[in-house]
Amino acid sequence: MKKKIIEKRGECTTELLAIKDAMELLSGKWKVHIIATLTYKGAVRFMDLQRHVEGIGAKMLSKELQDLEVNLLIKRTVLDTKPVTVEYELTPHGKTLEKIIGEIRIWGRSHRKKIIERK
Amino acid sequence: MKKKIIEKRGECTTELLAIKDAMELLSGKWKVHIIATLTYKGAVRFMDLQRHVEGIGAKMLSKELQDLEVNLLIKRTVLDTKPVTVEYELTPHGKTLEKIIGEIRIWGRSHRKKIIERK
DNA sequence: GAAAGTAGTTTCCTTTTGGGAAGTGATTTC
DNA sequence: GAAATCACTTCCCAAAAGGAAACTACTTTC
Repeated sequence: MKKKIIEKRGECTTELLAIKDAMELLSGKWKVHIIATLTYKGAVRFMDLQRHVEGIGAKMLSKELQDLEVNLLIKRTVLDTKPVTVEYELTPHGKTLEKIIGEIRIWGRSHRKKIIERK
Repeated sequence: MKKKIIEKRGECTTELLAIKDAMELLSGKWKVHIIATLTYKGAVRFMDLQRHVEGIGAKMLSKELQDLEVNLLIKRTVLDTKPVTVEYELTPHGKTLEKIIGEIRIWGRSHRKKIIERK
């Protein structure tokens, strides 16, 4: 006989939606790296960002910055200099990521140790 | 005249390596979702996991679980039941992710609010 | 013996992500 | 006037991620 499985979920779903939302923003090769750099350095120009985020190309950097901007995490400011320069910095809302980035950094460090000592 | 830009980095690099390590593990559509489910539910069988992680297919689930296992985050246990069943659960090391998952959840919730009220 | 449940693997396909090279247009420097 | 800098964009391609369906192999239930 088939047993009917009636599961209680409910309270999980909205929590998992929140996680999904956050991970959509943070997943990928560059976003967290860029945000971490802006956290360290404050306002940074495009070319300087490219120099600090090792390995990223102009196309990727441009795309990622647009992504972060529409999600209200960074602010783009065009400066009226001789060759125009553009500065990027975290918004107040972007700065609320500091905690999560901090936790990722701490955990990454301990995980690195763990994996190295296993070998 | 060309200006030589000599930059002080140094202490950043190892921190960014740690972030990179962590993000390689957590990036993607499913990993955090799976870990969060195991955090909530404890030991869970394959088919139950598939039911809880909405939308995931058997192939993806299998691949993601293998990934998490080789990184020492989950433990796979084959149970000697009539049709064999397999249980997955977080290792002690996997459980250290709780904090970071918690932060992601909290931030995701507040971000969700922010984005919704903007519209 | 047919059906269904266990835990996957395999094949084939589409979508997404990422990357290099070159181009743009304005301005400044040599 | 040639070269370089800034902040990109466009094009074209490769690799990775993700997914649907079928298949394996074994056991229990009808």
